[in-house]
Amino acid sequence: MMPASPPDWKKLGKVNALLQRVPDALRGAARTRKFEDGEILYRRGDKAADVICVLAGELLLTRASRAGTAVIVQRVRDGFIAEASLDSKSYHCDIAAGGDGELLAFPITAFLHALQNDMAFHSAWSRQLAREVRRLRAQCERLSLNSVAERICHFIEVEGEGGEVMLGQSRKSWAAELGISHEALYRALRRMQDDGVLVVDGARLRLPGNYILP
Amino acid sequence: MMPASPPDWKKLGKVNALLQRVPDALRGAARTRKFEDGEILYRRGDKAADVICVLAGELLLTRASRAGTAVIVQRVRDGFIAEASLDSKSYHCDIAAGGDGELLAFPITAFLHALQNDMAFHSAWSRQLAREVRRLRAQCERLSLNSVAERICHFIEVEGEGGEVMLGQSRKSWAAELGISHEALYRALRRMQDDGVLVVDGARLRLPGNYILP
DNA sequence: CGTACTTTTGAATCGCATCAAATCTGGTGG
DNA sequence: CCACCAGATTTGATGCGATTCAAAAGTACG
Repeated sequence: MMPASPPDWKKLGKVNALLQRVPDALRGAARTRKFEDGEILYRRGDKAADVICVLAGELLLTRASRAGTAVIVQRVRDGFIAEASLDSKSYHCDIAAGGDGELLAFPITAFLHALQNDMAFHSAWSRQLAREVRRLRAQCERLSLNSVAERICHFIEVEGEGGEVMLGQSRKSWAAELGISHEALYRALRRMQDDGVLVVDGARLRLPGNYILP
Repeated sequence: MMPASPPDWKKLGKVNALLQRVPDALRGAARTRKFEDGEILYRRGDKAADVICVLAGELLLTRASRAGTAVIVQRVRDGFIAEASLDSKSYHCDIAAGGDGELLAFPITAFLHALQNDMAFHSAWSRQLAREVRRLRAQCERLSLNSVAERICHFIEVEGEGGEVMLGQSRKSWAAELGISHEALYRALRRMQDDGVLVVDGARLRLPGNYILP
């Protein structure tokens, strides 16, 4: 297990806006920790000890399936994981590393204490959760579409502004977010450009609508 | 537009556990309202007036795409919709009815007031959001799987207990939740039974694992 | 300049969506 | 009680689109 150490709060605001709102008392209790690919950080059934924010890399919530293989329940990059552990006495899943990375761990008792005693922090926490719910519902809706082109359009319409979006990631990882193979994504982008449905300019994607909405 | 009326709180607890925790002051401000298929209840850009809980039927958050067709951003049954409107001055999407149903509307000012003044309610609200985040992350993970059988297994392993789950809905609507056609679901269930991977007993689905985990 | 990763294109295969239709089910009214 | 209807369930046939495997070309970085 990698060593835990106190975080550098100046850098953390860039990862997640909520981290700027963490009260001093809770900051003192938080610890950063690097992790390595495959490492299991917390185990199902263990007493829930920490609320975790992924700073770099990827964490997986997994369960052993009846067949013995691991079922990935959740996959989180750049955000909080296992928020639900605030509710329960123990973790419902294993928390494993999907690649090297770094996390920020808040002891649950300190976190709950901060929520109870700092109304501004509690409000920021609720708003953060509400935004996450909205983002995830849109993501589910997108993954329910059954063609690559539809998912691309949905992404641009919903995540972008005015039929235009700037990609903040490689196309390969975008393909993973869209739930498709990267080959299928490249081909669909090409076809859509040929059909004049899409304009690609580096990281900037635009759907040239035929009219402007009021 | 259908008339608004005061709710019957005795029945509401069954819809959503959070509704039991609504403080009296907020209860007095809430109104139920029936809606009809296709009706547009709130429009994008309107001043955000209500926090909405779907009691029956289905509500859609939609946006007009550049092509003029409606993009479904979110789809909600039996729960809160547009929680993010607590944050913003106006709605980011149209809110339309996907079929007949009924909603419960809380005026935003009264809702915010209740969150600020009733710590127990605020805590219940945060926990509700955290559970929703967990549920949605699992749903996204499931929709990212590319075979019907994998999605079925994921559902049973994650939503069920001990490799077993009781379906609370028709298979047709389950298929929609899994993001597949109902025909594909029926065929996969049949094939999995034939292969001995799955045992179906009415609404009870079981994955007969070869060993019991400790 | 070499290594690792992304981007891009090609070809083969397979699973799912789709359309069609039969059967089954529960509920309604005559 | 039966006729009837709407919706769910089930099976069949067909075509398309995505996955997969393979490989080349481009790009970032030390």
